[in-house]
Amino acid sequence: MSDLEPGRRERKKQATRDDLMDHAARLFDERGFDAVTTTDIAEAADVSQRTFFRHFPSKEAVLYGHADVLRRRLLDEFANRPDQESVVDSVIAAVRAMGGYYETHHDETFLQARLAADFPAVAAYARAYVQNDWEHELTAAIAARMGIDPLADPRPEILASAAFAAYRAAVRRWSAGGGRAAFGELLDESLAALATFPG
Amino acid sequence: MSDLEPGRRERKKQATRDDLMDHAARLFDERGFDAVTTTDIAEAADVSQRTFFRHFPSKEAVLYGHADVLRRRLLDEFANRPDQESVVDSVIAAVRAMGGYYETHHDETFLQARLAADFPAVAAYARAYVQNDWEHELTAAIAARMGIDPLADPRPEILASAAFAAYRAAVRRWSAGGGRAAFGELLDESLAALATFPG
DNA sequence: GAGCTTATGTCAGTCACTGACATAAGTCAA
DNA sequence: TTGACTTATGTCAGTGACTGACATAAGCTC
Repeated sequence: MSDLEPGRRERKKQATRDDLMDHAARLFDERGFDAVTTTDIAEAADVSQRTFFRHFPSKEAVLYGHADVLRRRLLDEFANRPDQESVVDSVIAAVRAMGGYYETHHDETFLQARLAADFPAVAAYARAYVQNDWEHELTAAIAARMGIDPLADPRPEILASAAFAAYRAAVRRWSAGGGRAAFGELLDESLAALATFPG
Repeated sequence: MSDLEPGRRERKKQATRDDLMDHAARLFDERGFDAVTTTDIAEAADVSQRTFFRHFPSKEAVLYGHADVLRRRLLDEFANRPDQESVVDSVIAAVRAMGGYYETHHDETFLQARLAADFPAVAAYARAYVQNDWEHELTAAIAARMGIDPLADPRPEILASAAFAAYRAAVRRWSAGGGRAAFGELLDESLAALATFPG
């Protein structure tokens, strides 16, 4: 089979994964995070609970099933920034590249924000797994670009962490406003504080 | 009863809590985090499992039972910095004030670092609950000091987040070196990168 | 000593998550 | 097409974190 056209097995696997994500989002939206069990999600998608856990390592993970899409945008944009640009500006551009996803996937991202605000377990997962992963990868990319060892020099981690703090601040403002504002503009405003740090 | 001398009931409660923490640390040290159940810890402390969960909200929490001590050091030091000092320098001093705990509680803190490195659930808890709590409180203190609203202005959160990135970098280096280095010095080196950000 | 508060034990339950084994569907080569 | 191989799924049984409800005993207060 060609890479562009995966076989039927792969297509069915993806369809099952997408079904699980879609039904999970709908159920979380209707009942909240705690009131939905993994068995509920599995049954809604017409698969066994065991299959749910073959696709997602936890109940929280199904809510962030597209996190790798955002991670790729982040890293691709950072890698494509010109060498002569300052590292801070490249980081700002990279995080900014994630913003478009909030416009094209409004309901999905707003649901994430709402659930994170209402359920500590969701916020903890987003912080400790999703954002931590992004931050770690961005830290490695910054260190490579600066030609230094991220285990010996704290600057890449500090910069990446500051950037995601700006990102979180933008998400919080966006969420507090009911998701009606243009996320890209909020993110730009937030990231502007990075360039003038400590301002 | 006086505040300085709590009654017998309160003393027994604290003793039970301390017993649970001590036995948990010993068992985690001997067997690792996953191989110890909350029932194991409760039986070692000679209480029921239900009592364990009345003292700690999760298995991870018993490992960080002294987190509020560190939080108080952080906030007290920040509050006591002179007004004319720059906010960044005050934040550096505040985070630095947490460093002494690693010297006086070497085994406890090194065990935390080791378990966080070996068990993702421990690292996730430290990041999403312990450090997140500290960061949130520091953010509020910075905003109050700057006289701004932390929900509208991202700078306090960015600064607090950058400071704890430096803190994590110091912990990582300290842990990687077997806990033999002076943590205070590593923390100072790490925090120095904050003052010269984005350096 | 009487009445109130609270830390604990016991019991039963829910639910996230996992290993083991069987099966059917998809893939690939002869 | 057929046969061998791979893999996504179902079923089953289990572990363990965590919780609500109720009873009890210890500590506290007047």
